[in-house]
Amino acid sequence: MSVEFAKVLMEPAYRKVATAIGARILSRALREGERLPPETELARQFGVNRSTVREALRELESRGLLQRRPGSKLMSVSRPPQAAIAQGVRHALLLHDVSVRDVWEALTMLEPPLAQIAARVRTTADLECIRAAAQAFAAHNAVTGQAVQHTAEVFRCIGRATHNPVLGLAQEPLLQLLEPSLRVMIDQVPQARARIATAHRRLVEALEAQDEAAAHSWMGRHIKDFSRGYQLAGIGLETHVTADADTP
Amino acid sequence: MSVEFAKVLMEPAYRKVATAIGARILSRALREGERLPPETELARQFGVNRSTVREALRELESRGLLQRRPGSKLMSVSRPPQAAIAQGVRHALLLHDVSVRDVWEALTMLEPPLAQIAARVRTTADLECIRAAAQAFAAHNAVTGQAVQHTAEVFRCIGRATHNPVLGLAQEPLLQLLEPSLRVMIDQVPQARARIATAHRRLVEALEAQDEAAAHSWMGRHIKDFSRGYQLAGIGLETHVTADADTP
DNA sequence: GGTTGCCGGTTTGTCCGACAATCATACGAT
DNA sequence: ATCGTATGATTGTCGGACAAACCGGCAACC
Repeated sequence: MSVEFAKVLMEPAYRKVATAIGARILSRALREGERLPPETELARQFGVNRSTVREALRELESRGLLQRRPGSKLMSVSRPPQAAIAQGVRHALLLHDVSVRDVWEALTMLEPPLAQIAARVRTTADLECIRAAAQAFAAHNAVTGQAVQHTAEVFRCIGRATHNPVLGLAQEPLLQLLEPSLRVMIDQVPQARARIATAHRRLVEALEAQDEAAAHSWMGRHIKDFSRGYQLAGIGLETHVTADADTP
Repeated sequence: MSVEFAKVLMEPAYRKVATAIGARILSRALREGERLPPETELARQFGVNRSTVREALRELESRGLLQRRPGSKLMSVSRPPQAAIAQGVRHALLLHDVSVRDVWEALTMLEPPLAQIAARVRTTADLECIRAAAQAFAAHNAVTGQAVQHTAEVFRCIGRATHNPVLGLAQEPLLQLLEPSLRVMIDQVPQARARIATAHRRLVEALEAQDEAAAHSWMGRHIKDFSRGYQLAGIGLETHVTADADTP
């Protein structure tokens, strides 16, 4: 027997309330879209003050488990939208001082097999989405900001085409983190736009033909091209990724 | 010109306060470990009530940007710990009804190159950590829960050995999601423990020798073995991953 | 008929004030 | 020197309060 005592844990009430509601959501007792009772009612049920309930709601809200539907005052249950989660991951990685190399390395690992899977399981609608995004890049890449956005959008469409939410959620923060440096790179390397457009064309062709090997290969080159672009733009791979505007 | 008006956005005060403090943290104006002023002081500075400040703090706290250091009442700035972020991602994926296949597919893509990188850049300390984890699995795998924990721990050590926070953060939620099904699998497939132990041995050998190809290959087999285990255990790959206890 | 204006009830956002519990610190007693 | 205590600061929680926004319905009006 140990003479050590377990650390007594005093959980504040607002946290208990938050975990209680959160557990209900996670266990599907509260289903997606369902509306929560008003705050006063929750306060009555939990036997705490409304202020306490509100603190709990803020916590769940920031995790994306609750959101307020436009035009409704009552909170409703929601599956956390990808954007919310990705932002959390992005902030975490920002504060952990990840370098451009770290993000790029992850993309190198992630994207080619992702494209390969997309080539296998994509639907016609997916293909149309990807084609539209590539088209958008080709047509409107004069403004650097738009070029970056469309580049990311192509990745997102390909991610969705895998029909695997895990992959989409994994790549989203990486895209967001790379955005600022990508902006600089596209801005400073003249041939970047053309090379990206070419990669898009090849990728679309491979996805059309459901040619897994080609999709894998071209995505690999696409990502690898980024590192060359960084070199040309004078962006060191050890540069820490920087915070970007949160509300573009 | 369109006659449409932009949707007027009414941001509540607690959100403004939260984003204000959050921006300071992200911009490094508030550095890691730094302590925030007391709530009353914050309320005075922002010109709002303390209750409002508290709601904002709950939000930042749940994102891991703030935490209370044990024994201190004042909030202090913190980089979000991996566990917190991973839990957020896990909850999101749970609510998005990801299947075992989805998670396994992501691991298939992620882990082999991850092991490869680890083989390249691992330090002696990393190796020691991995070896210890594998050793722990070999020695204490009788209880299913421990076996699962140690299996995950080996992955985590290998992830850390890449010295790329992005990869560690990417794999953590996957490990957590796989845990419940892995528990069932290890429990029901007699030869699972031995096969995992073998994989660990091979991986340690490859990492010792810094043999990238072998590390990649053995990790691939290790992951692939999981799917065979699922088959033997009668776990359909289309099964949705289930919520697990949050506080093990 | 469709639009407009008004009314009452509900709910949130925000504020105020209050108090117990906890912790830090200093100070005094043994 | 160790212990106990007073004191102040800070959080957790509470109760109540009020304005603003929103909803539904109903009357009035073109």
